[in-house]
Amino acid sequence: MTKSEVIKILNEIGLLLELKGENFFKSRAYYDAANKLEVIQEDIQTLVSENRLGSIKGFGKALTSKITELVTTGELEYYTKLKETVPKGLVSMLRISGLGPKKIMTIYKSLGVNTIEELKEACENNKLLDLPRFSKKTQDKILEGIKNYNEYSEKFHYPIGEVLSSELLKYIRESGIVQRCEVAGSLRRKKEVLKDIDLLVSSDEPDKVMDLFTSHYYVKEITGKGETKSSVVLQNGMNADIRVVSDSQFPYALHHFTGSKEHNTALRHLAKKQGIKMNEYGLFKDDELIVCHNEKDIFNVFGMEFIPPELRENYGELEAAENKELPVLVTNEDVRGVFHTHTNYSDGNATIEQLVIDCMNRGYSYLGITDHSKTAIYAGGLTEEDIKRQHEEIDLLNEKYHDFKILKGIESDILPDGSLDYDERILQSFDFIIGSVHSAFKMEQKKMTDRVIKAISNPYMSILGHPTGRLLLSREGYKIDIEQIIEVCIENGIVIEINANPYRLDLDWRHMKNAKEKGCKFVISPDAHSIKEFDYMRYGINVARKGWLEKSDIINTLNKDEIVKYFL
DNA sequence: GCCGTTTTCGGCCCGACTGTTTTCAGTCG
Repeated sequence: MTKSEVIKILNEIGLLLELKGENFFKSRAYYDAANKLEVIQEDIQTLVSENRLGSIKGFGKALTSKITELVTTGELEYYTKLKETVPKGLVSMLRISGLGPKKIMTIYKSLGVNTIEELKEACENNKLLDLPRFSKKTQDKILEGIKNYNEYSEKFHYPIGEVLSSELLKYIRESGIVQRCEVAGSLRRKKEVLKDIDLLVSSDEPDKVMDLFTSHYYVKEITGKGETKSSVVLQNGMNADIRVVSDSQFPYALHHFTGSKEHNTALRHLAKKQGIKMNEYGLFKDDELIVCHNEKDIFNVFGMEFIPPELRENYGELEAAENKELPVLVTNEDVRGVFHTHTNYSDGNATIEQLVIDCMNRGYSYLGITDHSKTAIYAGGLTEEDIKRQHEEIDLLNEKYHDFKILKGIESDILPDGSLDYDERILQSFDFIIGSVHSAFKMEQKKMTDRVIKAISNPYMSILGHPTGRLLLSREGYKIDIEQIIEVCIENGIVIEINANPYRLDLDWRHMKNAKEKGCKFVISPDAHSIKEFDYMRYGINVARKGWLEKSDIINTLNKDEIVKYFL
């Protein structure tokens, strides 16, 4: 059984225990264990076979023996039995807003309702009104929750949150009734997909801020409105929350509402050990406020370096900050050039020269051209004649713009058998080659892994393009042993692409830290099909930062001379 | 279910909002 399957089961046990009304801390032990496993990079089979699981904090006797059973036999008797005691539909009901374990169990026990459809029917027939602590209002809220679940259970791509939040921020700031106003939550942590928008405001007139926020024309529905906190649903179905605090409380609140939940819990735990109480309003030692003017001061109290929001996922940032070992994260300004660009030779819409001029305007000093290869007929893949013509044009443009360097590349399909497009004579003519899988996605994992390993063992390959092929919120990546692929890339000196297209962001940032520690090199690529898509670069930077990457981990931070030396 | 430089038992992060109540339970982040 793989690690991700174990994680899934541990989380589900947590949910089932919550439904059964077990001690909350018991289910939390399962969630915590699942979270820990996600961060641990070591192979779970090894941990189990070498009996080392029990020495990790959070894994006691019970969890160790259960996980061992899961990993070695693929099954867990405790889990199987537990599942039998709770109807399957109850777990999915937990995802309806306003419904928690207690209400779900009350409804199930009194009415026998155990699917969302039955619940809807029960509400429509006023069946819930007789239950204790249920009223018409409760019932209506549940119906609303079901409706929202069906309509808006989806998440949103980062750029949508970016656009909406900046408009809301501008609107609130310009009102003149707030002192500070910032984005918090997953948006500030630059998560690749978002559930909601969190805004934090400091103001002496919180009630006015609430009225202002809830009356913005983006707001479709107000789902909560109190003295310091309001929640709304925006026109596109996205939730947005706002919190108002006093200006002196702002730094503590900003940290609190930036999260992640896991980061906060871990830091509060540390605080408590030092006798410090921590909440959104301050840090308190013996009820005495420890004054902090900004987030840097807060981390300082714990002897830590400032932790950039992108790193606050409890992936080891607290320990690193204590030891003053946080990475100096890569920035937009570090980038010196881009690779992976399509022109009007294949499915891009700009000429090479237009792309070059735009790159120069952005301050870049080199550009790697990579149109599709001949197998990609759907995308206008280049024939041998096209390539010859394109190389001649590039030579002319390199003479014309002598301060700039255009590199000749291709995005070659990795064919189902793992070979690249074109024969050796053609492959030799490129300065670099990106290999990407664009077809036969449905292979089983072993076959897909072997296919890609064959490609990255090809001496002409330079960069592995979008390594899992995922499309965020619409397509899972193909099944591939990404850890093994990373190892082979390192062995063969293949650079791994961080595809900056906000619908891809592939490689996933969760793999980067470990890969970097093993010596992997990356390139952040816009995969641009137009001039405008060079803007995607900043989304790639966002996730590279989440993956703990520094300038030196990323080859397109090299200057023009260095990159020429790297590839030619 | 986990954990321990006060503890092998009794804690486990903390507070806002809603709705059903008249002091609090449930849910959420």
